[in-house]
Amino acid sequence: MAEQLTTRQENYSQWYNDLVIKSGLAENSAVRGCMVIKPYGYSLWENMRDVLDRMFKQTGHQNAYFPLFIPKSFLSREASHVEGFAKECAVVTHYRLKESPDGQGIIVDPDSKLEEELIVRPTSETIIWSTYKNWIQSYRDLPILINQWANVVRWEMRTRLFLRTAEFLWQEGHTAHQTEAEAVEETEKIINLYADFVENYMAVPVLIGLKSVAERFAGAVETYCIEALMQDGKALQAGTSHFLGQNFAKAFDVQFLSKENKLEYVWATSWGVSTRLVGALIMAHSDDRGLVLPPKIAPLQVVIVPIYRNEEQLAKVSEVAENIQKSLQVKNISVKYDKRDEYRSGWKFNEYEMKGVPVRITIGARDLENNQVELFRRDTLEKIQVACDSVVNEVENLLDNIHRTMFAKALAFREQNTYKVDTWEEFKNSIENKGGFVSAHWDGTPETEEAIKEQTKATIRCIPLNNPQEEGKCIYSGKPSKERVIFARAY
RNA sequence: CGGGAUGUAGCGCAGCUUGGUAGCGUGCUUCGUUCGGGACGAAGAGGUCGCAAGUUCGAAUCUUGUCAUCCCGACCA
Repeated sequence: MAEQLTTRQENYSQWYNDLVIKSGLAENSAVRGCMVIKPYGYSLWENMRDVLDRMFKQTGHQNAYFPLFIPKSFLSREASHVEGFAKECAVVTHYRLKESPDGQGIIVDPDSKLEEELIVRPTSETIIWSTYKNWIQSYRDLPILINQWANVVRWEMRTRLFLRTAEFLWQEGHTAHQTEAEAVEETEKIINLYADFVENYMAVPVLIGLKSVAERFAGAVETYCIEALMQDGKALQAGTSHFLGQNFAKAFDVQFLSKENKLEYVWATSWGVSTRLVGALIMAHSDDRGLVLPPKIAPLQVVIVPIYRNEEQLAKVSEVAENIQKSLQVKNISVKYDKRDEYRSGWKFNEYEMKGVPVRITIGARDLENNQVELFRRDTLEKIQVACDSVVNEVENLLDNIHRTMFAKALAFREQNTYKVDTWEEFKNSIENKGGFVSAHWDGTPETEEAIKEQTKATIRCIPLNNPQEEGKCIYSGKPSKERVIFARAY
């Protein structure tokens, strides 16, 4: 019978897990906490990566590659940085194996102990800044605008496919600047670029803001973030951009001679998004039938399914289908014609709905008689009959329409699930019973933030940029506050 | 690291209480009939029951140990 997905209402995290596996995006591997990204999932990531890569290059960045391993001593140069990552680092201590003396398998050769242990990078600030030290002498060497596509390892206690895995893929940008203003400008440019990408390609609306001190990146002066709201009412941090001040320049002694012949420390930024974005995409849009993928980054935008009773009918349908396929390909639309005979059309419908293909074209003998085909849109599940000669236009418009509809739906959801509250009782009730974003006054102290977190599991997701200033009282302490911040339970 | 659970065919599970021929669903292979929303029939292939020791004539089943995984906590820029 039908292969059913656990519904979102039954068990949201089970739904998510089932969906990732059944849609063929990824699966758990033999290594605890590490996933295998399957071709369909990797193709989605490649599309996201390609768009971002283009955006980085258009804003003057170049790609480079730095080592996977970081000497242990590097990590301890910046105090708060090591504190932030120390508890989740994988460490390489030996470089050789040998046959076990008892002949049973293989052991680590105790004679191969490394002089200095190597850390598998949890992030690359340290190795990169130790390199930048060699590259920077003069203000003429600045800015350095580099991005790297890489894998990193963070030994998380509990992992979830795409959302938190021990190893994940990401990009990390690391830039070096002459002035504080220039570095801040870069940090803001990137967070806006991320928001642009997530909204205009993934169709997920985000809030842009600053992290509180407690949520700030280890080693940063200021952390900018984009926060998205998932369908279960929990927030997901979708990307971060850090203004690092001169912290890393000082830790790695990176100075330059200015135009005025003065020795100065370099100003830095770092920023990244990861395969976690795939998780965001899934949880923001998908439904109980499967994935709903935004057209601009879907691995497959259109699938054509033939309906036929015999070889003769299939031949007729195929002629039309293959013509449509070609004319869509000319428009750079990715399209697959699935005429596999071992599966029936109904099976294929369900399969492509599970996989979230935005548009399906169905062609049967009945359609050919009327010189039309049936379009099916995954987001709203609507069927539309269109004339054969207008298919290409209709599909182009539909893909565009699907993106806008998906974004509008997600935005409406966020707006319906954002609550302004002014008292502690309302706050607790909202977090506990409604979920979503809660906009509330906060006295600005880490103590209050911590107390709220302990009592409600809600954290400050961000202090929105261009936040309207208004007088108010902290919902927890009652102390005066000048602005509202966004709270939520988060992934 | 604390609490709970589970390891049996690719996947999902039953069998264990009361020891005695290794089962079901799904998937896979072949053939035939089907084909406008997950078709049906027939014939097949596939398992040292996580691992190790013990009890026994005999262990998937009982005992002990061990390893692994999952869930709930703690932890999570």
